[in-house]
Amino acid sequence: MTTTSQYHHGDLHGTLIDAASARLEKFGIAGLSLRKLAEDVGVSRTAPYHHFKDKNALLSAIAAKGFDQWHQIAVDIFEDEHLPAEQRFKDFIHAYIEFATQHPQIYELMFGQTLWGEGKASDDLRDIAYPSFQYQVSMTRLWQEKGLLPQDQQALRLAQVTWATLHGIARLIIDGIYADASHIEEMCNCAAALFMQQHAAAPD
Amino acid sequence: MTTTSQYHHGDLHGTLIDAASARLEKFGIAGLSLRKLAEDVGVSRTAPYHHFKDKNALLSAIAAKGFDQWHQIAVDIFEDEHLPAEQRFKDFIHAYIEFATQHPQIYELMFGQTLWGEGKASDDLRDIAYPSFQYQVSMTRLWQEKGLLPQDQQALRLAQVTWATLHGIARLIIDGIYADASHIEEMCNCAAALFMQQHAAAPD
DNA sequence: CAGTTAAATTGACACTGTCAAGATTCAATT
DNA sequence: AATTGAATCTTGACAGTGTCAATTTAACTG
Repeated sequence: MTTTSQYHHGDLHGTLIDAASARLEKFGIAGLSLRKLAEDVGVSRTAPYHHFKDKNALLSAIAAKGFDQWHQIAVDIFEDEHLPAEQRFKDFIHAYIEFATQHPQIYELMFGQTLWGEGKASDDLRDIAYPSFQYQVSMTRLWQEKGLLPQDQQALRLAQVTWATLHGIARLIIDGIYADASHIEEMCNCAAALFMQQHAAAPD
Repeated sequence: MTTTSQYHHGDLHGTLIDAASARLEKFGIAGLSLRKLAEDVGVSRTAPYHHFKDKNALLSAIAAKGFDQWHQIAVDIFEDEHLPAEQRFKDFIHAYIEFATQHPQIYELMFGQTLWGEGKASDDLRDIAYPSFQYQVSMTRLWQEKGLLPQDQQALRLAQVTWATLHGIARLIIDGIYADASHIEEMCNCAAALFMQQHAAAPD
């Protein structure tokens, strides 16, 4: 019951998620092979299928962890009362891109077609992802009320467009189109300035 | 030399691209199997390898076609002197999203990590894709000079951010995250208004 | 017509995800 | 404590995939 090989693994579910996360970061989502993964963990090829319906179910579990992680970051920024709203908005933008670029494979999982395409997304995944966006909508609404963001737009649309912008920047980097990563900072600043525009100059 | 089965296909190169494009639109990039493709064309599994180095080389050829197609659309809009600049900017936005949503698989190919990821992109692909973006930068610069877009930003940054926004919207739809396609129009309008802001209200 | 080259072929290899049947262990009930 | 039932893990197998090597066939070139 110590280190000797045991028929029942004990916590294969959790171990698989950990090992899969590690493999994912190294080899990407396509390079994550269930068979190699099983070998890593020291278990037969089909053992994982007793804990996850299929490969996507395992990936969903990893994505869920990613959503928790990101949501925590977003909340920390938004609820930091010390900083002025403008700074928090900028921080939010930079944090988003930083999260995406530092965990590209997880980001791809969270927002890529592997899990979302063709209505593949499970209800579990939806239930985790949607609140995260709803939270951003409420943040947007508040920034609008504070006069930081344009008030002549619906909060939902504004949130969708700002998110799309961040998502677009993230993907262009992650997917290898913007190979030159040295200008990311400036792009973020440009995006922030665009969204705030006249409001940016006022408080300072 | 007519319709009888012939050992040499004649124009396998072109036929493969056509058949692959058709298969791509139906089954997506992952569902495009070289073997099935060869079967469609009536040729052995490895015949395509005498015309394309590997699967990615074939996909690159299809992507190249897509770039040509899109560039033509962009040029047509930008050079339509009949319309005011503001309208052309809006048209450009809508055309981009329309192109992406009507040819999702090709768009994925053109801007996805399949061809671009990890420095995979061939020089040929780069030589086709870059001018397309450079053209958009020059369009942005002109719109700035006309006072349509903010002038306190570098044209390059502005073009990058606007492109990122469009790319983000496109991907969120294509990848199945924005399943509700009924609000795409409004999102595009919101994005256009954001970029133009004060300038939008002036001419009307 | 001979010889080189290009094009297409079969065979094979190393992978992949996943299903079906059987073996093993654990947990709970008699 | 023994038996039953469920959970867990195993081997075997199937249908795919991209791609390489060696080989045959056709077409061009001198």
